[in-house]
Amino acid sequence: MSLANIAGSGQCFRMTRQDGGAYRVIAFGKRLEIRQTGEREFAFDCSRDEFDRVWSGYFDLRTDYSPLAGRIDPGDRFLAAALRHGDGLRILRQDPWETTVSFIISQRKSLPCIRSAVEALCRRFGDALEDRHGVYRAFPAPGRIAGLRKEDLDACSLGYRSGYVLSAARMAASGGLDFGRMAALDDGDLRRELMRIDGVGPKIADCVMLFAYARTDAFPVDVWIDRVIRTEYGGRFPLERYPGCAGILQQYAFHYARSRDYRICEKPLNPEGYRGAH
DNA sequence: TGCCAGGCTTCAC
DNA sequence: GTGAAGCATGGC
Repeated sequence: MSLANIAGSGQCFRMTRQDGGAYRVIAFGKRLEIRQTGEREFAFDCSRDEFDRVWSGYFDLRTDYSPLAGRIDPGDRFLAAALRHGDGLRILRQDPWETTVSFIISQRKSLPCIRSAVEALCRRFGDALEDRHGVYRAFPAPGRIAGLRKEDLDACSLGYRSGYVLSAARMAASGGLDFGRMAALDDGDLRRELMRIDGVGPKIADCVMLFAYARTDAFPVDVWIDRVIRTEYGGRFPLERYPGCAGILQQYAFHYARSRDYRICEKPLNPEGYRGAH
């Protein structure tokens, strides 16, 4: 597990590096400080009970990512490099409501802008909670946002997305959306249900499926992944080769594509028109 | 200062 | 069904 790769991968927006190298993450109404203490050893600053109830699931610690590398097409130099670069990157299992709102906010925003907008939303409207490090803010519940006016949200730099966030909150608060029950839906129905939300299209639905519901076949295509598919795969990614893990690979590809390591490459790692060696 | 960002909705055609 | 315009805002 690499805390740096997880925090920087753009799947979560409330995980930040502290002075000294520890990371703090706020999720499910809890704040955790986590520190790497050895090559394969981490210190979670929480009770055993909280670790079992919240963080073990959040970091998906029961899933072994080591077989992933062996599933890569040997001729796919891009994915091989992406996996090396993102070593230790894991797909989190986040709260569906928070993930939905965060990714509604994400549209046409860069990662730093998303982080600051999400933080502003929490600072203004999240419940104040306290641990031994001080006060922090929970992510605001649907009922809290549903009672706001659009102008109230404008202070969070949401731009034209504030109407979407408000609409989603009112849907969820009125029972028109049940994120708990949605976990029982198959991938197709879950995607359709998410796309009922105003402002949620295919890409955001895929992000929520992948980052909240652990649907690892969901394959979000944003501007970066679109660029990768065009430059490395001749316009079509071989999804059929990677059942059950395409979404995880997408996250490694996204993280790598945004990195300096990849951007300083002068030409694509895969030959023009690569479509998989089979 | 201008460009771009984890896109979506709306409206022509 | 497909394509293009319009959208608010902050970081770089």
